[in-house]
Amino acid sequence: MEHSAAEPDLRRLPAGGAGPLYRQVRRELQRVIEGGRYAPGDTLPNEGAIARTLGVSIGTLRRAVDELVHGHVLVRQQGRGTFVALHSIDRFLFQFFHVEPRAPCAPELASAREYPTVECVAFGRGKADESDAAALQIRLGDPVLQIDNRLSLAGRPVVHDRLVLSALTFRGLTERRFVERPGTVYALFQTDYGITVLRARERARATSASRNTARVLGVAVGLPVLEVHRVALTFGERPVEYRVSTIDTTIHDYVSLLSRS
Amino acid sequence: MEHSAAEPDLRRLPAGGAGPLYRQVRRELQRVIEGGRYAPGDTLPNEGAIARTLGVSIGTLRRAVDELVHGHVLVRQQGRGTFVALHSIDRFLFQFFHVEPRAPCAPELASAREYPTVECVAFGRGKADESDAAALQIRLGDPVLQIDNRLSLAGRPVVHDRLVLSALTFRGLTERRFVERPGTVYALFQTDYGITVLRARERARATSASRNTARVLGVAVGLPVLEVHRVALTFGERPVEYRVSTIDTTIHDYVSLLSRS
DNA sequence: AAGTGGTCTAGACCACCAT
DNA sequence: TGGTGGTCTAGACCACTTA
Repeated sequence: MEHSAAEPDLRRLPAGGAGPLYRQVRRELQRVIEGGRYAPGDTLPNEGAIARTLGVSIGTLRRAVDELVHGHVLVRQQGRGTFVALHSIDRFLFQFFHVEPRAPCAPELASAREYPTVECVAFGRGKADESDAAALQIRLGDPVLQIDNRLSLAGRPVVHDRLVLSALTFRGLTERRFVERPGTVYALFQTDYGITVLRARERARATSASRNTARVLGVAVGLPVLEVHRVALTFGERPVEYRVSTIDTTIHDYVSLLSRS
Repeated sequence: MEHSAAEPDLRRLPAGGAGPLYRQVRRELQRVIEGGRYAPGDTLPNEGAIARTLGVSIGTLRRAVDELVHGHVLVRQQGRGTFVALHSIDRFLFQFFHVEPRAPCAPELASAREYPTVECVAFGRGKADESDAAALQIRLGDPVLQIDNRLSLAGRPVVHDRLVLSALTFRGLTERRFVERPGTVYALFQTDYGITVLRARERARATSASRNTARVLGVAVGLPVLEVHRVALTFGERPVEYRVSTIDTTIHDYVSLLSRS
């Protein structure tokens, strides 16, 4: 995907900015990253150079970068440089995939986690219903893509994912392109559409397996299952994906994000 | 609860400490807080004074305090001082109570949240079974307190909590003292036992309402309900409480902690 | 050896709170 | 008015990576 036209480079900060200087610096960095001047995987100029360009001290620049690193927008590597974050499998596992084999709720550290096998079981187009529209902040009836995946761990189907995407945002996304993607879905968003998923909101509830879910997961209709509703967000809190995950928690758990360490 | 004997005050850091200086400073601050020299609610000396005492620069001290604020150990208030964190109702709601009325998974900010009404429906003593022992890191058969609570929102029973506590840690905790506590359970831990809950690990799964839960919540036996297992941790990752929450998600959701903002 | 980020310092000044 | 934390600066030195 190409970027419109202007890919604004870093600019010296204006004089009367609002709020603390390090926030203005952070906004300026975010601006050039969103604008595509530095794409995911790119190396930023070194800290001294950025600070000089923006006209701030290195300490202030570092404070802004700290925040962006914390928000998964940037990644620092000592001795190598600062990079725009990429959607690796590790990141997906760590930040967005919360299903693990059943284990006692003990204070030990999490065991080695496994990346799920993904199969696309349906790929269709439709119109946004009320929850789609609310979640994606689009209009009722706007065209959407509806994608159903089966996720398996150790060969056992565990999660039935229903993804809803705005067809206007993901123009030209076909089943073939979707199925043949090399990495995770969020890596596809990033490489093919320039959209970086930064974080997500999730709400969970218990329900009974529907006929469709029962078929996808190979369980009995009516089995108590966990239903997780997720909205994935990019810059500016813009919703990008609405996903309903139905999880067979017979021998797996949904692990809530740890609080601050 | 009294503290053993020594309540070590802040000390100048030794010369050959391990790791970055700001981590050593953080450990030293944590040590005097755990030791009871500064109790929850107390005001710490001002930053200049602490830095001078420890023999580090103010910037280094501030970095250590930043981390402790982030971990909910300290609270800063500009113009007033730095305080050892207290377990307020707000903190409980924000950090440990994740149930909300059903709502679309939309990117708006969370609505005003409500503190649940708590009733104690059973208070007993028993011996640790295997999951209790694993969660609390005690021995099988060690004495435990078993407490059952009903939590209601807007007058409707929503959560059945089963708390398991080590009777050795919470010596002298009686039903009466428990029921008559003024604030939250974690505030009781803090004021009566000097134990501050810093964070928790949670695992969720769907299951069917047991007879007991059905009775407590007033729902049908077999209704799909959400079961959340939590281990609450204090300093040094020490487990303090094992809690199984069974949630009626008919008109409520379990809201996962937001990712980094 | 040269370049990067990571740590630490010392001090100036600002914003907020109490009195 | 005086004390607190919050911001910002300028520079020294360390640790790590790459070539």
